[in-house]
Amino acid sequence: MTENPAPAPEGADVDVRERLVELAKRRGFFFRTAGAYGGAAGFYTFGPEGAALKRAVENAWRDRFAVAEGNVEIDAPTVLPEPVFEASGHLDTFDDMLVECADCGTSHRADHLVEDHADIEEAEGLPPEEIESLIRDDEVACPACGAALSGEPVEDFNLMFETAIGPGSGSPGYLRPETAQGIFVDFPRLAEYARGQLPFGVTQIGRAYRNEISPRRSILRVRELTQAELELFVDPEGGGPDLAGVADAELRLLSAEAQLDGESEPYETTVREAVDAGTVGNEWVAYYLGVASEWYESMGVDPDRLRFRQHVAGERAHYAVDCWDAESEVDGDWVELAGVADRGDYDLSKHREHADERFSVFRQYDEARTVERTDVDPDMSELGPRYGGDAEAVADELRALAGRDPETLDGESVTVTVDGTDYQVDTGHVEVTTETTTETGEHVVPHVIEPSFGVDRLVYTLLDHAYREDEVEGERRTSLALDPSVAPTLAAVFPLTDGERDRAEAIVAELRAEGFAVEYDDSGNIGRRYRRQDEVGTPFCVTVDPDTHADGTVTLRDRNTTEQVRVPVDALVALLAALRNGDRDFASLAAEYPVVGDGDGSAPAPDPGGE
RNA sequence: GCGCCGGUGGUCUAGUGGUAGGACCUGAGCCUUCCAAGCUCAUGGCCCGGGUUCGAAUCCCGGCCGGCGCACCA
Repeated sequence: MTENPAPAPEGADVDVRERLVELAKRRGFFFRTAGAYGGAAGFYTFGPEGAALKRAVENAWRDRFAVAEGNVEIDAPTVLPEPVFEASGHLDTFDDMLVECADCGTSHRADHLVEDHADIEEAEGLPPEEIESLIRDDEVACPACGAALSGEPVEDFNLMFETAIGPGSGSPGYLRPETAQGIFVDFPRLAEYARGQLPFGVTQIGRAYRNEISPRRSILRVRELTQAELELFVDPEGGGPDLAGVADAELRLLSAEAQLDGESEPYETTVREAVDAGTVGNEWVAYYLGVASEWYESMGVDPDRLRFRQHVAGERAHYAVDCWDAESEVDGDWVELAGVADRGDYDLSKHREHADERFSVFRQYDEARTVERTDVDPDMSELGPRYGGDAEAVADELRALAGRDPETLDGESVTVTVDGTDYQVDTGHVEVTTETTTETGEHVVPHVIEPSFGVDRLVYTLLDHAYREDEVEGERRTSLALDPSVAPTLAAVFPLTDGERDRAEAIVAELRAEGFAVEYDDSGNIGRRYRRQDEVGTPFCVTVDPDTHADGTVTLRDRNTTEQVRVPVDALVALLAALRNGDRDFASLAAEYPVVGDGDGSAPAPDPGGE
């Protein structure tokens, strides 16, 4: 990693943020989509620089979370049919009902108001009209100003984008609000692919859609976003991960407990300590917090502006047992970058209930077990006429009873309760058989550990944490100290004068053939070209000058220090590869090759002839 | 979605009821230079719709977009 110079000016400087967004727009990192048509709120296009940066982030994520962990990657559709979201719970929980106070203009969750005022536990599933009448009947008042809300319309806010699959409206579909569902719905096939062995992990990088009520702050809250998600399927009774690889990874944690105590400063610990102390309850979660922490740092996130915060009760998603967010500090605010959630068996159980396939895996026992199984066969020809419409329920209850408490069936008769009604059932009408069978294992519904990353927000964080300003003779200069591993352009190549154009272009062609992202620039003066590259975060500049003809060397300039070394053209490919991969840093080059400039960029280099 | 503020070349910005300047950027040529300040020239703009008016980029209304606050963020 290239060493980073002084951090950006401290504090929540809105001006800096505006200048960063302006830079992003001007230099092609990101800008609002379809500006010619007035744009569309919450939609941004990544320009050439931004797309390259984002692609680098995605590739690095894939390398770390899929390839390096032995997890696989899939590519599911963004549109999924309605039943999927009925099962996942998104149809219910994505449907927020809002009511607005006519007096003070504040909006409130209508279902929550009703739950507070009326004797209702769950108002979320009720239709809006019913909520309206409940507000009227219970004379619910605005919590903000006290005015009566009676008669105000309750509006549905469906945060999923709806669409129609095929002609007509018979087959509604939705744009996925998270990439995860594309993995869960096809769990049976993915489990088959994994040969039924837990744990296994499936990743996906792709778009997700949320019809946000109020998109904000450029690409931090958008309606179409890119997620990189890993769904790790683990045996709930199985062992945890091998923590060795990340045991010493540093974590800045802010637990739910600490937050309830009013604490807002994270404390420094390690993965191992967090597990041993029980701060992070699930070892898989802890493992991926460690992986995430190291990965973020390698991407260029400032470790001092990164923390892991546990969700407090009530903050968690409907599916989550526990969740830790990775948050980065961006101009004074903490922004969620990722969530590492323990989703328990929520997702697979839900799909198992709704779909007609197996959302479990078979776990073999170490040793086959011999079990006595009690089977109940109620005589429906007796029960039917006797209990009428309740007969089926009575039979079900008898079967359940046999599993729970078989002795009760030993007597002459037994009492079962169905919907609050007691039935005396003559055990003579119930055939009870007990057989001994051998069970070699059982079906278990895996638990899901989900590290879920927001790619757009990380791109923004990398830009923000890399943003540098300094003032030279009253003129503001900006640069992006992006890590060479993610910088959109690794190096720019300049001819010092027109006489070196051909040579410089030949070097560009050679570097491009080697797979490096390289720019060529011969316009204006040399300083202007350096600054142009600084502004988009190009870490290195190669300048071909008259000496190149004589000795086959060029200058290689480091963006962060503006230092230059003279290196042989023949060594460029190897050196740039090493710098990009982090195998070397520029300081090590300065120790090996002749240093040229004075490093502060404020004066021309010494007489080239003297070098 | 509500409230406040705003929207002028690519970017930043000045400005007036009579259709607009500046800076930077960008392009061309000159210069041949190692850190954005050399010279000349050039391209390029009043967010959209309606209203008032002889005339609107300017005033009014609506929309769209942005920033902030509230709410929301599964």
